Amino acid sequence: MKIFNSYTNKLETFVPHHPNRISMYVCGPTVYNYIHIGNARPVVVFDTVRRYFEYKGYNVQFVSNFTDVDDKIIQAAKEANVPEMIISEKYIKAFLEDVVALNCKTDYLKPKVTEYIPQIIAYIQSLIELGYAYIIEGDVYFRVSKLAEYGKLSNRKLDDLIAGSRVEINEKKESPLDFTLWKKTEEGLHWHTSFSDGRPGWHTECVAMIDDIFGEEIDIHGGGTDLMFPHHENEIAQSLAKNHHHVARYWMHNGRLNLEGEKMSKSLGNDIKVKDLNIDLKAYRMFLLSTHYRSPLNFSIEALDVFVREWAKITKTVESLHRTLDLHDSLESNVIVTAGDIMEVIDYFLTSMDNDFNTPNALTALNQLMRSINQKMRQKLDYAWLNQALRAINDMLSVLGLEVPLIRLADEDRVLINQWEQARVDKDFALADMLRKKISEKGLL
RNA sequence: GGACCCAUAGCCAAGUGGUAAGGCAAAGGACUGCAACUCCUUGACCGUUGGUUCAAAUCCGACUGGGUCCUCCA
Repeated sequence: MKIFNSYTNKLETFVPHHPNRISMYVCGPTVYNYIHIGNARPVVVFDTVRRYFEYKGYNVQFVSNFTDVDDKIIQAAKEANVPEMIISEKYIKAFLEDVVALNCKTDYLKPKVTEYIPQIIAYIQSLIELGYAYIIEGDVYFRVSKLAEYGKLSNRKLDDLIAGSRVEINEKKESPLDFTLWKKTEEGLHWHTSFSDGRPGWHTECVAMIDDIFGEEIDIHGGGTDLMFPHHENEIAQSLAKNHHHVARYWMHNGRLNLEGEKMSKSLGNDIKVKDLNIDLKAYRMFLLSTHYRSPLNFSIEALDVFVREWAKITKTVESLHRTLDLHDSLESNVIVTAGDIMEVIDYFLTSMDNDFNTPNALTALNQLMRSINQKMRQKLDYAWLNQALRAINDMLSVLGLEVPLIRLADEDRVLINQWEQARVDKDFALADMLRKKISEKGLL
């Protein structure tokens, strides 16, 4: 399969370092607020990547961190007059609730910065010893000039960066490009080290965690394009200095989500919280997957509405297929797909996913299969075909994280539906309407 | 100011050298006891303009219009 590697800017054949095993790390949230719908994009994208790898039989070691040491958390804690931990724990919990609602898996390793302070300090210490970092008045900075390759990931030249007048002016640093590894401070959570009492900068946590957890260059590092510079560039810089590798063999970056054509971010205050969307979030997940993960995506209520309807259609089709088979006592398990038309759709689905996770085309395959299912449901029922179609569509939905919950009919429901059918045959429409109402109220129609 | 990306039907969106997938909306039709659901049919000279090529939405240049990054941000 092919993956677009942001580091080389090329579509590359993906080969994991270890056979059957894939190591993945995705930059997680800074937990000082509820996540907005843009924050949900990488979460859904990389959950889908993981699901596809697992579908293909790989054992995926998935790690995503929580940044729980940060200026904004300190500020929020001050405002609420509580310890920082209260703030971060609250929003970690909220994050996981949103993530579950988006149907993302949560059984992955979730390291927190506060749990990784010794490793982060040790990492910084090594960088100092290797001459890649220097201490000034208790602050520790990374010496960018020592690394010839700096700027390769984000594809920019050092001269341009310096020329850009927006680079922070800090008299203490050797160069304006040097970034903070450790900040001397008495404010908020801080720790004692030989350089000073303070706390880590943002850029070391991910590499320290990856180093500790995986102990080697990982297969995939993911995150939003806006993290490419400086965050990921700085991760690579530190890793090259200390471990002589680029953190990950494949770097994946998802495009931004914009709101009505404008950038959405917490700092601009125009963000919509995931928890405020007020819809079945699988519809939102589907919306996110309807555009290729690397393209920018424009959010609007109208665009989302399309997928609210689409999701309803999927739900209805799959439920109806399952119920039809159930009603006729024809549900089979461990079905193997042999029907040519279904195999063709599966093939299109897999080819699409193999091509740098082309989920829009994967959704096209899903639509094709749905149409076939709805066609066959109006004809004389072919149970073997329908079982295969159910298997196929469930597999696809599971890869995309769009599973439709299916439950077997209770005996009383089965009776009810049969009575309704009979009443219609008998043309007893008063009874039929009454039964239909009952069935409908049970959500079985 | 610097770097980079994008521009396909009313809307969303694949396709990245060989004569335009899919979805939504719209219109017409079918099915149905009434409904709902569903099914069928109908739509594009691929922003403008030069060039390369037997052949370009697809490659190169210019222009126009959007967007992202350079600062915390997913």
